[in-house]
Amino acid sequence: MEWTEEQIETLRRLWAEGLSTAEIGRRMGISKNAVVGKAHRLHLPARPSPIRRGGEGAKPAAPRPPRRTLRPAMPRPSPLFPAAEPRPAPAPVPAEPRRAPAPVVPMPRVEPLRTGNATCCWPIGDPGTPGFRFCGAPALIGKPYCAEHAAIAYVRVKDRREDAA
DNA sequence: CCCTGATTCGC
DNA sequence: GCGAATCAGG
Repeated sequence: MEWTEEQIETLRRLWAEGLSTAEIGRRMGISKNAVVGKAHRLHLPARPSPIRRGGEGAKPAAPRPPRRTLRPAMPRPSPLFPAAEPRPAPAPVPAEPRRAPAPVVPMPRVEPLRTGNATCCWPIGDPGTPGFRFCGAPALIGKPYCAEHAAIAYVRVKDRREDAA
């Protein structure tokens, strides 16, 4: 599969929108594996995984059967994906980043460290519209957002009681 | 069984 | 680099 800049852009957008990998795959006419794989390679912010593989108790010694020749590829269902389909969800609030738990590990209260690579994925504007973009500011380590937007994204539930009402 | 995302590894 | 196969939790 050839990942064009446009497709990567779409992937990043949908990923930032909080769509599931399968849903992104459906929209782009690719498999969820392709989505996850590419997202991983793009170093997109990983979303809370339902599983824990890297646990201490996890035994890597799962002797998986050697994989044989790949099966004949199915014809692409439909490479077409909506450039801008009507979506009634303009709210720039990410799907569920709030569930991001406070780090159990006591983090040193140093200045917010940043990586040179990761940029803030906070959506600016309505996704799908021409003016849409990402914040793009340097993201905090381990977070998909810059300090400014992380403060908005990660808000304790009890602090949001007004909004929840 | 359905869903989810992560990882592996032949290609 | 790619992504199906596989793994693994809910």
